[in-house]
Amino acid sequence: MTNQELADLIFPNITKTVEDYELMYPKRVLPEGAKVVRFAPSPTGFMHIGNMMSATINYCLAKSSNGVFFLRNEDTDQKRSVEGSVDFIYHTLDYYHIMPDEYEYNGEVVGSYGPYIQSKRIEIYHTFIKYLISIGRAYPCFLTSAELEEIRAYQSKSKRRIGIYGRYAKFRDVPNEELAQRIKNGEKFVIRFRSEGDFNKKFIFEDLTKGKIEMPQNDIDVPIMKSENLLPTYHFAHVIDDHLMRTTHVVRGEEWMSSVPLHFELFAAFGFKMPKYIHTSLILKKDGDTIRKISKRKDPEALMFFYEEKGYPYLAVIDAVLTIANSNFEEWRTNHPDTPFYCFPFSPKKMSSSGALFDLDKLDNISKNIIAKMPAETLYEEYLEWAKKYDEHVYNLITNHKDDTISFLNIERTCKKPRKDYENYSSIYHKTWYIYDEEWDKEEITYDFGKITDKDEIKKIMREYLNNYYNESDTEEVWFNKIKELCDKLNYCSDMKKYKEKPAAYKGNVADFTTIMRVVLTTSSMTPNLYDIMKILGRDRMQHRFEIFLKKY
RNA sequence: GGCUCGUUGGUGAAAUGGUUAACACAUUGCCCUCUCAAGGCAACAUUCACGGGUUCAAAUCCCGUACGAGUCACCA
Repeated sequence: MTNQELADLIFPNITKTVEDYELMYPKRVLPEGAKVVRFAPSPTGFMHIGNMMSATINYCLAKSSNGVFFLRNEDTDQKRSVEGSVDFIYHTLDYYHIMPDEYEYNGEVVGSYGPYIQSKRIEIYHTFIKYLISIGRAYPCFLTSAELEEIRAYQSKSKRRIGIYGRYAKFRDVPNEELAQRIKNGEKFVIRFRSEGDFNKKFIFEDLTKGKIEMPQNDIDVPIMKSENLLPTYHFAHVIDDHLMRTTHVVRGEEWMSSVPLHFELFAAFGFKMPKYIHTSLILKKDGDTIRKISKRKDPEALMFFYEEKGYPYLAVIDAVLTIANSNFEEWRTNHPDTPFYCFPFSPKKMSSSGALFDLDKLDNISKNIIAKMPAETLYEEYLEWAKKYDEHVYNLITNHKDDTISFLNIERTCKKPRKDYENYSSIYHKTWYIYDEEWDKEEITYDFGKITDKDEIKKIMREYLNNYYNESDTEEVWFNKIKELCDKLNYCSDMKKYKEKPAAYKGNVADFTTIMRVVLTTSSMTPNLYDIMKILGRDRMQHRFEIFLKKY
């Protein structure tokens, strides 16, 4: 019985050939140097920070080279598939502005190299597997899981290499007639690749980030098709898909490094050109004294949902991820503050080869800078959109007080060195709540006075100021001069230098004095510019807040 | 256990054989200042996991050790 006959027996309905597919998916016509890259997650849960890094790198690679970035859904393991994860992945890519050029989503196919869902490509895989069988490079294997376990136990006990290779590949050299008979009997089988590698010989390849790597050749007959759903394993799907989709650069986690010799052999069996590999290091997490791989379960910040819920601007997360991915990103960013992130010339060589800790402090810093640069109206819109999804109370508040919110957010924002108060949208409320009148009805309100706590003194100052000094139309300079005037009149020192010379001569200084007004009006001793706050509040609301204070005390 | 990769401060890291080991974040201090935020200035690795070697010279090259990580599935 010939190999071809065996192949026909296993795949009787496959009529297309490898050549047919080569013609269907011709080489892409792209400008010189254009990179074709892909983001190929398996739909097993949520989007992970590691996925995010990979997607972002891919996006940069494609955009900066006028190439193509496509999304491929690797759903060959149906047991692990989780409902809704495709939606989440799609949503996340959209949220972070790293949308693929080609994808398949909700029945819509964009791009001519699809299907982009592996389970829909089964006929393609079968065609290529059939070809491999017909040339003797693949064979059905009937080893049961119990037998496999036995082999593994034996190998491990006798300190041999684990795997199906050499004499452990029991069905490798069984005559086709016997294989055919077992198939006719209905026995379950997987298709294994027939390796021709030699473990004692070296295989050298160049990883774009790690450099030259020398490994033993692959000699294991790995399964390329599973017995249950007849879907290919990752290794086989990778080779076929990335060849037919004409991928030029494969960005994937370091955990794949050790299977490169296998992939190489698979590509070579078809005579395909191998793509270039960029193996990215893992993102780690410090857990007490130990450093470990970041975990979806233990670390909330591992999941992309975390950042969205906290309200980090998408660009902050992207920049933080790129900072980790490429050591020269920060320098590039300071030199190109307003250039879109995807113009960054990502260099695999400059990628750290050891795992990095994702630093939330750094993220905060990046985020503060980004938020500080937004015009107040833009920030308001972003804030509103975030609140709509995650905080109904805030949403109602800022919808009803749009003008005050924008005015407040605009304090010290239009100058060259704007304030950096907020690292994300969820932190804004805690620093702005006091401008909204309805928030003052709450019982819990407490005043955070500083040095001066004497109620009568506070009352006296406030009365005097509101009745005889405050004028809504004053400029900031006039406003402050008046404060100083009252300050001196009530024996608080308006000159900080003078005060420092002999503090005992005064009841306090201007800072103490303004703190009183600040606290009565906001409850907090730490706020942005008081002049601007008074301007937003206006005389009546100031008066009202003073009355609230009188009631509370 | 086999194979592979890695190890520079609290964090991300630069340096690719040559003066005092960049820079950014964090922390601390000072200055500025109506508080805060910012900004300015400073401090923070007697030294590059450890041991040996090559060299006039090593964080950088070589060897060994330790430690960490990845992988060795009909999971990706």
